[in-house]
Amino acid sequence: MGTPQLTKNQSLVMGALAHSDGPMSAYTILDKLRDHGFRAPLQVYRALDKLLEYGLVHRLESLNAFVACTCPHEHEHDHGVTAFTICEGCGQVTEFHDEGIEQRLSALVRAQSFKTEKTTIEIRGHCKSCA
Amino acid sequence: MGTPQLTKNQSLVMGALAHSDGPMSAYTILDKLRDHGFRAPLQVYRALDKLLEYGLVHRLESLNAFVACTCPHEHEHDHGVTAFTICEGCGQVTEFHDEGIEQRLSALVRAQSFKTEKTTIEIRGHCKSCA
DNA sequence: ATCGCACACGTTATAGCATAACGCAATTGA
DNA sequence: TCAATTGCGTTATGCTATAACGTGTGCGAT
Repeated sequence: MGTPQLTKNQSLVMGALAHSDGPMSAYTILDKLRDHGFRAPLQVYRALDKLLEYGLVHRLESLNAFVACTCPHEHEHDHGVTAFTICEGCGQVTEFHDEGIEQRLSALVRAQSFKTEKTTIEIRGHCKSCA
Repeated sequence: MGTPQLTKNQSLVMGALAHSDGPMSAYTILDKLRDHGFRAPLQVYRALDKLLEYGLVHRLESLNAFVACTCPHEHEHDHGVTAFTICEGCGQVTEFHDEGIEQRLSALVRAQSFKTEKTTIEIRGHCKSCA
């Protein structure tokens, strides 16, 4: 259950995200890849679906945008919950993980007999430079 | 800086959300309020903007939808971070608050000299009944 | 009083995000 | 060989959100 070889489209989308210094919307990605033959949103969304499944990309719900995963791990099995700070000034996104939060959330959720499938934590604000 | 008297449109939108048993999209609200004279999305979005500002309503980023705040409210000033569990089965949304998470997030964010403006925590999964 | 301002409102149009539904091609495994 | 799966390309459509215009109303300052 490692990450399979990426297809051409998946690689192109992954590349676009990896070389961007911030999150991109699906349509922005589409525009960046028109020279490589992309013509329709679905080409992007289908690739993104797989990349999300493989854990190579994260979706930022509060932006309707996507970022490459910055984890050094390079592979598989959830590093548990992923959280993000998102700067409204410069658009910079920082990914981080914390056991403490994870455990605390886990306990709270268990208390209501809720079964977690996906956790979204996004903090909007201003980074050090943009404060 | 308490909550001012709501306007007619704001009251209608608030009522629609309060009497719903789950989150609603802006367009669903629009449809529910057509009989009351609503004709365009902006009427809903403008009311929602104010209700969000007053803290009477929350936006669920992962659903692009809105719910009435379930806090025993009656007043102002942030109860800090709001988190939600969202059941994929029945659509039920539960709002909760936790000092521990808040402090932990606050510390992590401070460590990167980030200034928080809004925090989103949404947990998708299945509730007890839908497990 | 009336002017200026802030604010809610109404309408039309448009922008931005996401998926449905069709068909084709290549791969795999029974 | 056949059926099942997966990725791909295209067209069309649907859902979410805002821009830009103008109207009306209340209210404080001059």
